[in-house]
Amino acid sequence: MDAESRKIPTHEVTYARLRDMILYGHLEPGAAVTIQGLVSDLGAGMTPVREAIRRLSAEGALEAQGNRRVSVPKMTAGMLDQVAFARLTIEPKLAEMAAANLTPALILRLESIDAQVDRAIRKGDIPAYLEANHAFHFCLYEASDAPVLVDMARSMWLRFGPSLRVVCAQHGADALPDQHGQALAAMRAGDAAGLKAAIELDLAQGVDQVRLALEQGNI
Amino acid sequence: MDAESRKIPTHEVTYARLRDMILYGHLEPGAAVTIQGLVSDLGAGMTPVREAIRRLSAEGALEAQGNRRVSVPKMTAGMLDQVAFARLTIEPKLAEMAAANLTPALILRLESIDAQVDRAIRKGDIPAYLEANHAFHFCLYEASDAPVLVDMARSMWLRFGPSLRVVCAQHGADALPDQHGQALAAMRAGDAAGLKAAIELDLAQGVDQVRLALEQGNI
DNA sequence: GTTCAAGAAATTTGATCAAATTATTGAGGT
DNA sequence: ACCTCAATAATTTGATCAAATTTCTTGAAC
Repeated sequence: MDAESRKIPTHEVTYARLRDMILYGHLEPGAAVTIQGLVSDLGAGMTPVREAIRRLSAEGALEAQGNRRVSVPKMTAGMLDQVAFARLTIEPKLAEMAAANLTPALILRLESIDAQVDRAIRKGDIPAYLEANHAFHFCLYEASDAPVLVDMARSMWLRFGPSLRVVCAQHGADALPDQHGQALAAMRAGDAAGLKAAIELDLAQGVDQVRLALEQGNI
Repeated sequence: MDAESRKIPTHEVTYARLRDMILYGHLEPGAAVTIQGLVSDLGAGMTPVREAIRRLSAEGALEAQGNRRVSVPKMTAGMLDQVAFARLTIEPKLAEMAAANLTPALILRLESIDAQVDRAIRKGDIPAYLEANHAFHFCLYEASDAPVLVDMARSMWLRFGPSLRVVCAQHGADALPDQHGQALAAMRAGDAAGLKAAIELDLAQGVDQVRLALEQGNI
């Protein structure tokens, strides 16, 4: 309602809110997403909600079921393979590119975010962990100056988020991967290849957790 | 207006039409895309048009300029590098995966599409070439049974399309890459690696054409 | 008297909402 | 088992409001 918030349009806010609900696991895989439901839940009008749903469908975060229904996609083995391939191709590349642009200030910022990740793990606060972990990765990726590839990574995280949340809820937060220490050490040393490898390992661990849960039918 | 077309909602049709306009180069890089303009050009309502624009923005086919305006993005050297990296990673992989699922009927279909490509090149019909070339690639890719990766490829083509059109208009259609013969031969031989290599070469040639034009300031 | 610039009006375009229309689903009756 | 009908939700339109850009005007300086 301020001068600040007045400038940013409702459909952007609505998009961001729905996106975060998906990304941080507030919506379970398979959950139905209805326009009317969001209109009352988010207190927004119909048009902004429609647009948010369309955008997120285009990004793969939501799935149109043909008959006018939309839902959070359920992860399948095939989808996981594809997402894993894309993530393991794109994200290490982004980390490597980011390495060339890292400044001491940025490394400091990443260390502070990693501290938040640790704190969330110690407290077992899963939403906080998911949010901080996401922030760590994308703070790094955005330094790559490669917005096209960052967009692709974002899309993959949106497809991955809901399942990761389910896995976290099962295993507890302390079984979670935190390869960030390795990554930070490589950053400080200016070791691009080492950073790339650390990120690669971090991703692979997350993917393996989800794959395991999937094979056991827990998702 | 039939029972057929009645089932498919206006916003889908509108999306498809606008997408094709971008993909087949009917909109130049940098062109402004206005809601009201499309409302009158496409004869659709405001909401369907808005949704089409949002979807295509989310896919990277359109670019929001901050001040409520939307336009077709202009290709830059940095963007081209990113798109090239993604395409050369994803699309050969899709071709390789598709190789495992190819049937004689599908190969026949691809041969027929390739004949359309050749015909368009001989006639110098650039829109027809772009459309047939697109159809060839995605007919193949869809056989991969990897919808997530196909979505990513689609997004890359949307970013690439407008620039390719400009290059075609400059060089004429006969300077265009057609590595499809190689690809089809590999398909008939059941040679997945050969197919992958042929597609890789085809993409690389297209990327090089655009890069050249970009360096010469022709885009 | 001409030119340039600042500011205000007008026009264009985007954002949002509310109402009317249409499709789908599921229940109840034949 | 099939058909009909009611309920629910999505689609679409048109109206209204807000923002941004362009154009026009006005005033000052040269």
